[in-house]
Amino acid sequence: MATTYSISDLARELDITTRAIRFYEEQGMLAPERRGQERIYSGKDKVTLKLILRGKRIGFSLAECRELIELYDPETGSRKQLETFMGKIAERRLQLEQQLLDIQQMQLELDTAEERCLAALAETQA
Amino acid sequence: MATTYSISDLARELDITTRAIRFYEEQGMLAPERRGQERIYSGKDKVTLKLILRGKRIGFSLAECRELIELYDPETGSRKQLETFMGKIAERRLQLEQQLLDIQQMQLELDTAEERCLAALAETQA
DNA sequence: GCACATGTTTACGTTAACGTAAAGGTAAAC
DNA sequence: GTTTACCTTTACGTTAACGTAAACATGTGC
Repeated sequence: MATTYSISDLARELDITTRAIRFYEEQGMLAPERRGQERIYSGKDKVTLKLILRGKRIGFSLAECRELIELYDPETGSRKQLETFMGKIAERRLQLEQQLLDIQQMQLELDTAEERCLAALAETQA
Repeated sequence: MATTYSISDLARELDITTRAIRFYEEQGMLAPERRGQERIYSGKDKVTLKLILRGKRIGFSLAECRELIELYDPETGSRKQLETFMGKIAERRLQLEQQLLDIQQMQLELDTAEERCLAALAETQA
């Protein structure tokens, strides 16, 4: 009795195209059930999609998004795999910190740019 | 007597290729002086390049980076232009806030993913 | 029974941001 | 004087992430 979704349900709700959703499946990031030909998406599939979209917003490639998704897999894999993942997580963390710094700096500069715009507008008005 | 740079100076220092630098010029984001054929870069050019790189790290397209650079131009343009810029800045701000939220969320999840990895490793060891 | 909305697969097209190779000019180093 | 280390332009190649179009199946309202 779990809630399920059609492909266009998800497309509407997450504001992406059905083409994108099928593409993510093609890339091995989704594996929805089928009723005949039709794809039937679960709540878990929806979460996966949200993870992909958030990853993309932060600037991850789809390949990187897939790695992140794999971290949520119960299939933990070999010790070597885990260590590899830990390494990637550490890298990511550094990159995220740099992004935070970049964004903060950018925000400061947008502040002054905005002020200059306002000043210029005031002058035009006067 | 201002300090100047060759293209490979900047490439080395900013860790990008000379091809990329020439490409940014092709896109109208740089206009270095010339000594004959050779490009001579100023400190201002270097600042512009750094702006581009920071924009890219945050996930801006080159076209968007160019718009940001134009904000630093003394050529303020018409009133209409300024208002357009203000609108873009506001949009950017919203997007940056979303990115901040995404990154914070991602950091939390990386924390727990890391813990799970560590736990799994400990189990393997035991 | 047929239009219509929604689904499917297959496959070629597109854009951004460079990479890479070819073919050559200049100037210091040996 | 020629190798070495830069620099130049021109131009085709590449990858990611879908867009878009064709051609067809399926259920539903009228």
